[in-house]
Amino acid sequence: MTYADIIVDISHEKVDRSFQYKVPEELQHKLQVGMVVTIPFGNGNHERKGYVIGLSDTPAFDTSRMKELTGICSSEETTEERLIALAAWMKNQYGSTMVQALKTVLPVREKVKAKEKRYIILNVSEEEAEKIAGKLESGRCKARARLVRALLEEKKLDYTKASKEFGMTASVLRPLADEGIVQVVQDEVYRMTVDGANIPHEELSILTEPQQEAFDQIQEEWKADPPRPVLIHGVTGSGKTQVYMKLIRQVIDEGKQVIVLVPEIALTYQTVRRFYGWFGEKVSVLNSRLSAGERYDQFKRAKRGEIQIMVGPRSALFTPFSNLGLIIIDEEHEQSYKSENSPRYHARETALYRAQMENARLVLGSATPSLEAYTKAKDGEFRLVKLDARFEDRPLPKVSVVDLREELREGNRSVLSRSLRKAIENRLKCGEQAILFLNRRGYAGFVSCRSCGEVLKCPHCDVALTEHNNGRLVCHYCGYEQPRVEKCPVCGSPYIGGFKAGTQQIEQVLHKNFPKARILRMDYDTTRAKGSYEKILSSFAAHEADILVGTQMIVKGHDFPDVTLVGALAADLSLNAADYRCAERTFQLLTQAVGRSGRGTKPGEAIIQSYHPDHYSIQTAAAQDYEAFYQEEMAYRMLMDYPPAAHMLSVLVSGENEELLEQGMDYLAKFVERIASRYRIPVIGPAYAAVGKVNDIYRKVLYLKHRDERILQDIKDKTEKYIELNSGFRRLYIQFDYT
DNA sequence: AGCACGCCGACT
DNA sequence: GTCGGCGTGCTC
Repeated sequence: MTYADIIVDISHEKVDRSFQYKVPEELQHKLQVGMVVTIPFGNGNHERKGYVIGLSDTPAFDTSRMKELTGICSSEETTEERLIALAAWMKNQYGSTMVQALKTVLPVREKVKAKEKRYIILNVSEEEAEKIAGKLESGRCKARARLVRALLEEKKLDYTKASKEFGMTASVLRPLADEGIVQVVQDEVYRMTVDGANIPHEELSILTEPQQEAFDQIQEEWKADPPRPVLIHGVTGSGKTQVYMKLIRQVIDEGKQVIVLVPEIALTYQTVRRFYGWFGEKVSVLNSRLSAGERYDQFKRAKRGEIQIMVGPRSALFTPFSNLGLIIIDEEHEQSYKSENSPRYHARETALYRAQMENARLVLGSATPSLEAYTKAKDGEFRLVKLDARFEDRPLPKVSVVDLREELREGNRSVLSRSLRKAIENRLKCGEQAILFLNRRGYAGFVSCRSCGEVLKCPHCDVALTEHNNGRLVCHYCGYEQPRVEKCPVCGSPYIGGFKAGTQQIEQVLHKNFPKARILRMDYDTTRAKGSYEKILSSFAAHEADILVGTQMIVKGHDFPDVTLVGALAADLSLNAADYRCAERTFQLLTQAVGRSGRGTKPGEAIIQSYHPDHYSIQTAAAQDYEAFYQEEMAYRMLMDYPPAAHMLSVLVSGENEELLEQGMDYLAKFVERIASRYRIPVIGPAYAAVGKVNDIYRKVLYLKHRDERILQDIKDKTEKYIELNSGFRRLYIQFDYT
């Protein structure tokens, strides 16, 4: 006898777990994980749909009370099946529960609530209703009377609202409906996203020679069976988008569908408009502000075949297209492709799996590829396609690096170095624009010396120590702690402390230095209001300001043809983040920032100010030399066994009760250590997570590094079982993160 | 979500 | 006692 674990397709939190059913003899060979089946459910044995999420030979429930599933109902449901199989893969790969995985992959389960809004209306005249209400009140039916009264007031009552507001349950409503006093009606609710119909059609532009060459190389790869994923490494301003568009056109002409992933921050009106302009009604665009219901509507349109192209952030990856032909991931290196919630999936890896499963092609693109993708390209797992020339052969900007320590020695304490100030002055004179970029990544908490640039680091982890409120310096990787220092351990200078400089201060300095200049500021504060992000960008694009000051949000893919100067203030702030990826992120940010300069007809210039002018991430970014950066960074990752040289498993445990968390984490660490010691893998931690406490929930973390990912998977699986078996962990929230 | 079960107030 | 409304909890 085989048993099937099934999740019932009822959108309710309380049935959000699996139920086990017997599999009838004749279906034993046909049934597979991911199939949709019919099952009798509940006391009334109502027939319902369920998703098979697991099969086993041993029952996990009293077999005398176990029911039999009644049939397989997959005919055209194959899209869904594949998505469920994808969820099963994600569950294994990232160590989440199946329910969590299914929820990320199938927003379908929200449909009853989101799509069909149910209303209650009166089915009798008002006078009659009045009479009935009176009768109900004099009798014992207070809840029903309340409902009828409310209907007299409002005519049309929202079903969910009614049940919430005066605790109306089905047993209150049913008799009234049966007697024909009230009626439940369903309304299709139409939700519209950006209306693409009004945007005029645009022709795709003709590819330039290098773009055409890249396109041809991809065509060549696509002839192979199976084609490898393609990584387009194109310098900033090389026009990767044009290549994507041609590829999309080709794939939809084949009658297949396309998913385009873009980083959330790039989902601006400009991008959306361009897609609508080129492909009209064939496109739908998602963004994270859409409600689950709105997203469901768009997914439904995709399933029905009303659209061929879905553009959106990482969740768009799960669009239920029936004949998926291509997945494009733009700015593949972006952090936002990694989910913060369980399952903590990475869109790049998950897209790779989905593409393989559905015989779709995968194209990644970036000016600064992630080490993961570039390593695969180097190993021949991905096909590498280069786009080295900028559009119309415009030169890359001329970059110089300014040593801030030198400036301090010369008595300049301002945030602007002398050469940057002079450069700004020049731009203002010529009527050209400048962008000043303040790198604030990792700005919180680290301690550095103002005279020599030394940053205090953990002796065990090569990661910056973070200053806590209690004055101690703490390592978030291994838990190492030391007291605060009064002077720099290298040069002895007393000017050591946390680095503080915000966009606001810089704006003030600029006002003082250039009283006539028109300055725009863009950061978290000024973009909080809806639409202000677009407003600032379009105002700057229309040359209504001379200088734009901002955080990393200004460096992403905007085209300002009049910008001929980019200044990166304190470029290396992000180098000190408590994260092994900080050099990679610094390089990416600087390269993208520098790439904003000189995109028009006039040649551009960029100035990078740094306390570490010799650091390879700064040097290689200044030289716009990705390959050199890759070599250096990869050597470091190999040395330290960091991804992608090795794999990393982190176990994040959180809970409201700090003591309970400590205790649970201790037990867990002991268990993990025992398993890991069999493979001779050291366990790092437990330590407080980078953010040790969020909303009064404490978080601790364990790390394991190893080159063989199967070994880490094995440790993860064993740990998962251990957690399941021990009820002591019930009150803790445990997440796995797998890199 | 839908169904049974059990509590509790009202009425024969 | 008993009838029926209405909240609660379970569903393999």
